[in-house]
Amino acid sequence: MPNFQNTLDLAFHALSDPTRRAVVSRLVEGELPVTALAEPFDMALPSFTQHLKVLEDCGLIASEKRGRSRWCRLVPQRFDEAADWMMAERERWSARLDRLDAYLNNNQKGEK
Amino acid sequence: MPNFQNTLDLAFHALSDPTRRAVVSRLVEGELPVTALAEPFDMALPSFTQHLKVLEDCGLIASEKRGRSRWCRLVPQRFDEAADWMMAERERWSARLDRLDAYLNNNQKGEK
DNA sequence: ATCTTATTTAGGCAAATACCTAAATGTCTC
DNA sequence: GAGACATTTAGGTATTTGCCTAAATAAGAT
Repeated sequence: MPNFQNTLDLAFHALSDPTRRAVVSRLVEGELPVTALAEPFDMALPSFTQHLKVLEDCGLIASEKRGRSRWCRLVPQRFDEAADWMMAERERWSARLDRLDAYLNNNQKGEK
Repeated sequence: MPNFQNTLDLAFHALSDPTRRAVVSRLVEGELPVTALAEPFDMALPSFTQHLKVLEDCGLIASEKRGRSRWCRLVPQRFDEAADWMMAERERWSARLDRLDAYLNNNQKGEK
């Protein structure tokens, strides 16, 4: 039973689904109402709306009702948090490789 | 029923769990056997091993049996694929903001 | 060979996910 | 206010997840 507490859990979970990533990708270009957003997907509307709920619950998108349509837009903060975590780990990884490299170079010198 | 096909699905799904992210984070510093890796987590070993399986199935880590221990190490490719997707979307987003900005600036000039 | 350590397998359970159809609710437009 | 359009609610199902305990296997140490 996934018990998502923290925002990274929620963000990565949201992004683990291709439909939801496609929605994010689409909203990068600008806001859209639900029906337009749903149009490319071969899925009943209520199913699609569930995906939007996942995205909205975790803060990756926000929406607003205008007349009878709900307009959705991207909220980049949450996205950035996830991206930042990844960048930081990647950075740690390359720092470690650099240290390893330096160490090996030193050893090679020492062996001469 | 999550039917994870593509590698991004699998990678983001794997990273949506705090235990699994912690494992990745830990392995950035170097390889470790399962027991050492499991030690900080308050969880039965079989449960922990399932997390390792998720990470290994999606290619984020690899492991190798040496004697009676299984040593795990990070495999950065898959991680990079996910990071790259995020960076690319972030890039598209900021490109769009730039266009928007340029457009607004032009309009302002025109209005003078 | 036996004991200990490290991991794996088996089996089981509650909750979450991802989909669906059918029906209800708002909100224009005429 | 009647019909059309956009979305939401309700309720249902199969599968997956994340955890567990108990028992089995594998490998090193004595």
